Amino acid sequence: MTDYKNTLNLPDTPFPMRGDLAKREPGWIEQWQQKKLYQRIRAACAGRPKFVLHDGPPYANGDIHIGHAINKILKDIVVKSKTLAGFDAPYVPGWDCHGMPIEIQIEKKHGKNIPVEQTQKLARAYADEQIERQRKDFIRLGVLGDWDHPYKTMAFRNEADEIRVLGKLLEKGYVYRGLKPVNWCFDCGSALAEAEVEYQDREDFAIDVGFPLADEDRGKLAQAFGLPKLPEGPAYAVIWTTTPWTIPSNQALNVHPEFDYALVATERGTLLVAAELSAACLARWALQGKPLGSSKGQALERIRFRHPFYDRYSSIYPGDYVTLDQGTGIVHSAPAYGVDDYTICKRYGMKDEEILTPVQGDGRFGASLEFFGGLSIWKANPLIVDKLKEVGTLFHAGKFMHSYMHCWRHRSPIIYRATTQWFAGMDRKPNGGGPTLREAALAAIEVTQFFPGWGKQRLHNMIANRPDWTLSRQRQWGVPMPFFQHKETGEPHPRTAEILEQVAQRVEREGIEAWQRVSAEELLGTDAANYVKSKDTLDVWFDSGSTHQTVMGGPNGAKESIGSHPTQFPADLYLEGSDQHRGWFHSSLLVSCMLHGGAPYRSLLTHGFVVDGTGRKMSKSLGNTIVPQEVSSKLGAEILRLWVAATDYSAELGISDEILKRVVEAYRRIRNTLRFLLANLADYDHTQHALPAAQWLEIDRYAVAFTQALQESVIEDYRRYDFHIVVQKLQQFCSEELGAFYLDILKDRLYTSGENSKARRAAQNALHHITHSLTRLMAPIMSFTAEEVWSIWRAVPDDSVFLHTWYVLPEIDGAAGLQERWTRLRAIRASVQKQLETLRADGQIGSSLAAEVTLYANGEQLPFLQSFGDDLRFVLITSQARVASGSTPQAIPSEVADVAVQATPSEQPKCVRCWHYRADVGGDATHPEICGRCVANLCGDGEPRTYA
RNA sequence: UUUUCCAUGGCUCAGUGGGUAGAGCAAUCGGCUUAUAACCGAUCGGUCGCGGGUUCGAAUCCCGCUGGAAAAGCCA
Repeated sequence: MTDYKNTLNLPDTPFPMRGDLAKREPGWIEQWQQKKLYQRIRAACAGRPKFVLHDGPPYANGDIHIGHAINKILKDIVVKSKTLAGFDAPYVPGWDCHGMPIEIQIEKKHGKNIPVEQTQKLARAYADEQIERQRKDFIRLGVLGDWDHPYKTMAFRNEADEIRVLGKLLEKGYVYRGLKPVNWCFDCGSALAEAEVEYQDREDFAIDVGFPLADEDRGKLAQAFGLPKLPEGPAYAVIWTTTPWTIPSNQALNVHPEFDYALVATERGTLLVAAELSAACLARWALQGKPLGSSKGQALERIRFRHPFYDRYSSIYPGDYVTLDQGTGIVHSAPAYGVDDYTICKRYGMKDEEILTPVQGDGRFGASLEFFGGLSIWKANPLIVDKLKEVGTLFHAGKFMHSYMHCWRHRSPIIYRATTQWFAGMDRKPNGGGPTLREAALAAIEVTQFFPGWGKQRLHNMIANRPDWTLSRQRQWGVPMPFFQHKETGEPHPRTAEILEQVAQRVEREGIEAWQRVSAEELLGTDAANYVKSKDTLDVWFDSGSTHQTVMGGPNGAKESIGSHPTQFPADLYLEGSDQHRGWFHSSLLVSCMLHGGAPYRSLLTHGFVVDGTGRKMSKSLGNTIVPQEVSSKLGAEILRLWVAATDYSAELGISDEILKRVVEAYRRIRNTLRFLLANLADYDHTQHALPAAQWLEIDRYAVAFTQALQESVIEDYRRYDFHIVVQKLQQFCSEELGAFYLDILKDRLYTSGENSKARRAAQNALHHITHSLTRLMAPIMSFTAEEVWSIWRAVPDDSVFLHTWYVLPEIDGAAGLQERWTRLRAIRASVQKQLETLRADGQIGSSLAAEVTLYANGEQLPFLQSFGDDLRFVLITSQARVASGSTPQAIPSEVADVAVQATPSEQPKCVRCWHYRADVGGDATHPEICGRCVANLCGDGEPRTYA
């Protein structure tokens, strides 16, 4: 028996079936870096229309987690797909470097009381280390970008420009000074962040204090309770508090607008308390009471009481925060020392300058405070209780154990304290008129495009409801607000604008450390004695929120010093996790609106967070975390990329071992399809073997036509950032269109026709185009694999798929007709396969080539099927396919109207070469084992083929 | 608690202006041994989170509930 196997043109390729991704990816990355691929892409794209994705800077602390990976991979897919689509799409990664988490790291490592400049120096070095670690991991994901020239918010130039931005905003009139309650530690002499607050048990006084009703408002109170008049004698609103030291700062009383309040007659006078608590209160005060009436809290609005020992009013301001857990249902309000107190008093129109702030930064009352001046608040506590007793308004005093805020450094109790801060006003009219910041920002949202659409609503709500932006922080590792404030008035120095620029210049040379080194005398001369140098820093959100100016250069165009590439303003896209509606999307919008009156981006894309397979968020305590480094080293970054792309990022992204397993399977399917394509193109040289499409077989034209349709729709999906649809389509394309249909049918022709026959070259010609199209379509997602494919056929040594654009497939005449015609045939083919399956199940055939079919067709199906001639059997992959009119009892009606299928095992001998069962096997005496067409393909002119 | 969003077969996703659900993968069974730790075929599988309502008719519109995610920090 002659071995005909080596007369076949079997597939051959160095492209391995297994990707071995984890091991081989680092090699590709190294090549990209060595050959300066990113720079070469920039050169190749020069002059094209720009697409600028401005990178939202990750925080330079900690190794990257899966959320970082998602974000960077999505950005990479966007940038690469825009590049393939013919844009010049630079990507300059950035890092956010200032801020408390780093400050805390430094404190943990080096102790808690180091000088500011030292902290800054250490923080700077620490941030650089972190950036290095993160950069390595980001690069490992296959993300292409200018990794050698990233932007950092701690770059001197960036720090300096940020001070300049601040100066601009001040000049434009958006920035003002005002009060705000913050967590305050007397030992630190500074505000604390939530992360620096610890809770410990502490015993305090718990006192009930009566606020006497103002004589002028006796009528009003009576009226609120529907009484003609109040009983004779004093009347009190009784409050309960655990902080007697706040009593001197009391300026209001809060009740809940919805609660019922009772007026109770007792031997100590008429008392106002919450109805629900009155019994408990009377018991505590050892009083008998007679209810006089009841009223909603809202009705008590603005009724005036008097401070127990100072000569001033304290009015009732209803507020939702009041509860009935403890106390009397009436809360005393010291706006300088409580957040709720502050907001309610402000809501009732209290001005900052009216708010009493007797407690100084060191915890002592100011000297001018009557009775308690100069005392620390803790020392004053019992004296205040005594004073209340003395004036006769103390109803009860006890001790109370509760969990109280303490400083994590000093373990000492801390308080809320209203301090002077700098704000960006949402509703101020800027100098020179124009819309307020809120108006400008809301208008900017209207003209921004959101992916997905709901982001618009979300950002809108936040901007519409947010309070003024507190710009100042009492922190060390941050960009200074280099102000000098007058010792008496607190007003900034009249030459502030000029001073800011002087400081900016120094910071540009020496970094923010320069502000520590500069003295008031240097900048103010003889004025220095009257001014205090501010220790405030800018909110870190201001750092990243102004990168459109400090990095991108704003509307006046690019600067080369930080970003290494020219850019444009506004950016085409900001792409971040959904939390950034409150974060970077938000802060960038505000800064840009103040600076330029509009958003710094044309569109926003947002993605959800990672959750595990059951939809729960990842946490170390749940033990359901998956880290990108591990996926990269076990399965390959390509798998992570494919997972990101395949998942609908508009909601949460689920990941688990099973999900990754499915992704690996999908990957293998696509990879093997590519392998088959490459293997069958091994001997094809497009420059020599290409044929005009008119000379191909019909199925080849159809294949290129459906590839064209796929390509168009995928390009559109990329344009809409619907990457999971892209993956879905690519996978289905490989499985259905190619694997189960075109390639399956093509095997016979590729393997058995003459190597250089027109029939075979036509097939390869089509495959060549399909492979080009497919490789580029997958490249933004499966970058490593696409590059691997590219390396096999690239002519130029340093070529890369990323130096090209979407493939231009040849025009196929009558593509629409072909699609329609073959879709129809494929439906019939499917029903044939069902028939073959029953034969197979019956043991009558194995391979479909062991069968012959007759299709009984009526109506227009008859000429339709006949139109494929003898090639129909190749489409059906049977050894014989006849078309007949009418019907026969043996034929089974198919799912297609007017077509019945009769399938039988072939009785012909099997050709050992092509495996078809044909009557003409042995027709040539010199080749007794093979069929006629094999003889023709081997020795003659080759078989004629027209359709498939 | 408030705001925004999500919930379709084991997994990932489709489902167009409402007309009683589709695909790929997996699973099961079978075939091939010329893509071979690959490939082909067939089969199985969903009361579209739950409960109401609108409608002749709802996965699709409305309300409520449950579960989940993000935000409401001198956290990024």
